[in-house]
Amino acid sequence: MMTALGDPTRQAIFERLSVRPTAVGELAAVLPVSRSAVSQHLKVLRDVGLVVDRQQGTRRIYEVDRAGLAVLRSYLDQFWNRALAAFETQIDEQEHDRDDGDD
Amino acid sequence: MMTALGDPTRQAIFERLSVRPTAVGELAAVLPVSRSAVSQHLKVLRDVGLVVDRQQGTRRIYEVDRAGLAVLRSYLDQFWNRALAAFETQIDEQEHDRDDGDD
DNA sequence: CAGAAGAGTTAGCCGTAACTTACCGTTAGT
DNA sequence: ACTAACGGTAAGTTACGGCTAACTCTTCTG
Repeated sequence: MMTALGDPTRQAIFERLSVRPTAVGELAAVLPVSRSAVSQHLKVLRDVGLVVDRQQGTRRIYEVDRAGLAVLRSYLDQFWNRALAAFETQIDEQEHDRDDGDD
Repeated sequence: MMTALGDPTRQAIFERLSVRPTAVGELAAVLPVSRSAVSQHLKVLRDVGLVVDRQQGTRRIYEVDRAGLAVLRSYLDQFWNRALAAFETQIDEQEHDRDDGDD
């Protein structure tokens, strides 16, 4: 999932979609890659649940899946919380060092 | 920055570091890659500001940079907020459609 | 029903980046 | 000062992933 947003083009696509739902062709018109490339990127983003699509005539409209984005956020929050906890632990150990006085 | 966490190995390293600060050799012992590879990954993570390092004897201890992690979080939040706004806009337009009555 | 427009799929090419090996620098211990 | 432990760096290889081109499928329009 994180990997999906690792690619710059995919980031650009996702950024566009976060502004407003967009069709494949329109994305390709803006981005410096072919429509085919955009299509492939969208497949990756859809597979990991970051975007959803709906048919509208001959067009296919993609938009960001807020649920998927929420998953990504909480994934990052895990790191955040763990990092904080690790930090607290360090403080504790420093206090102990003063007690133990290994100087 | 997002790109830095795009690589699975780097994710694994970052995950380890979020648990507790760790030396290069210890990371390499756990991960399925060489110490050299770990060292290179750590350089990438440090360059984008996701980890910081300090010397401790002959060892070098790496730990997650909470400031960098915060940047990443707010980056994701941008998507989140934009996506929400886009969603609201859609609702609005649907209401308008009923008014305009294009049926 | 034929043709056009929009999009997904496949095959193949190519560049990059992840990895290993080998080497060098630094710190600590004896 | 010599040696061992720990890491960073450079060079070279390999594998993966992003891109294009060509084709197919679907949907709408005349």
